[in-house]
Amino acid sequence: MVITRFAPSPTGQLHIGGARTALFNFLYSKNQNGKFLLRIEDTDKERSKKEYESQIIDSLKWLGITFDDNPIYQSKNILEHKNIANELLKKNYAYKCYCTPEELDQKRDVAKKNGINYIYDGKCRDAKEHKNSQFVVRLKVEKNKKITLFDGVQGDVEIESNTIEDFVILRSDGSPTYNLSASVDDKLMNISHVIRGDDHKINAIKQIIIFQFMGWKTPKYFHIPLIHSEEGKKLSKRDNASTTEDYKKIGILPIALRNYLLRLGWSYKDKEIFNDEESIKLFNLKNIGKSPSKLDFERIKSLNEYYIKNLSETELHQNFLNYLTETNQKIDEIHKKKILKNISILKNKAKTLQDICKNANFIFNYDEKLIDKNKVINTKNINYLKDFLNEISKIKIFEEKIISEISELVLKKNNINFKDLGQPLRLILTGSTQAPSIKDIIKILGINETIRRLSRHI
RNA sequence: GGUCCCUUCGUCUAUCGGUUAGGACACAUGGUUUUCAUCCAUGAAAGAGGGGUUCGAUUCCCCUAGGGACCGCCA
Repeated sequence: MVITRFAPSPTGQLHIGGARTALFNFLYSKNQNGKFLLRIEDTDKERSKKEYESQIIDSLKWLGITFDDNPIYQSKNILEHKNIANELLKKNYAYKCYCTPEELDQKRDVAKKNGINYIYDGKCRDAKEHKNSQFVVRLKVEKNKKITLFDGVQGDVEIESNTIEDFVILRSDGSPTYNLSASVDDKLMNISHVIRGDDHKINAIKQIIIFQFMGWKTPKYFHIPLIHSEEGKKLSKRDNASTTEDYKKIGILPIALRNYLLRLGWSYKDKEIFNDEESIKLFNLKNIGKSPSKLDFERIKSLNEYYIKNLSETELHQNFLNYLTETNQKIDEIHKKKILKNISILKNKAKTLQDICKNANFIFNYDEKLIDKNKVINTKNINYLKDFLNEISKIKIFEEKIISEISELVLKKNNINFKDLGQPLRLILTGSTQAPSIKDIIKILGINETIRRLSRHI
């Protein structure tokens, strides 16, 4: 059975790269009718925070990524990790190292000064047991051996074992380090496919060594190339759009971000749009690309725009309401209802949900003082604006047809184009030249409010 | 510095040795439109460079250049 996992350390918000890793793991397991597990790698007690953990889970849930079991906390398996370390020690695959951090720092510094590559020299490999001194446990990496990582994305990666140092598996306080914990947990969880970022490739070699020493069957590895920022550099927290929260805030729909992430480093023929079911049905590991990809914010927005336009009204309503609650926006019920009712008009120029709010601004935040009367109204247009106001004052309820008729009447009477009438009307009614059509504006505002706004200026 | 990885339009990518190198975003032009936008149509735009192998190379091999990742008692 296929079992995949996502194993974040809760030391920060969910990164866009992590989200993609999780997505690929999730999709593959679902595609194969397997399981997808979450492992919280919380062994760094200093930096791990509960709030990050829940933020990560929430973000994944937001993207439609769910887990098949309760999260597994790495910190709860520490005893097991230690047991394995002791077993390795007993089997002479590991040894106690008494070198002090200061000593090692110094060696590193010297190496750096001389431009030489530093790896631990194995000084304590054959050291005698020191009593009462602190030690770490290092793995005794075999010398002069080629170790191969059979990677499903990168192909076979062969590394000379001499370039891998005898890495620490147990710290001087007795706690296990990452590579030990990760290996043991992957074994314990019966992980069949490890899909993760390229930056773990060397770790994979180290983990394979542990698996081999223990006589365990290794999972299959898939190291996907990293996502770079738009500048082509490694994505960092300083980039303003690096976490899923950043996208949530500006009103990117989860389906749009998920679709974008899916197509970043993976493809399926010429297909660009994938709904949730399709992504599960069509995902595979063999179409993962080998080269890193740059983030393209325009593409995300355009995908988002596509979904805003093509989602059903109910779905859009739901997404919009979620957006308001998740971003803690305080909008009173009447306004909210008004936006929802007119969302098919307000979504018109929107690339994000935030844009929908902006588009609705003219309804609630209308400030007539901002309209420069002298610029908008002149001796020419005052006459037909008056005509328009005069005609519209005769009606009580909004009807598209009637508004058209009134416009026609005014245009004919004054012998003008619609533009001559429409532009000043739009400005007076909304304070902006970029707004919905006149009919839609009146529909949203209602006849009374339309008349009120017009009569203030005309 | 060492080890490893990558390189097709600006960006994401397609191409199982033979294609007018395809699609999408962005861009440009035109059309529709009661502003703007949408939508539709059209266009410009790519195999890093150099060697091989081959009848034929974007595709396979080598070198160079460029980019990236890792090199902690972090994960």
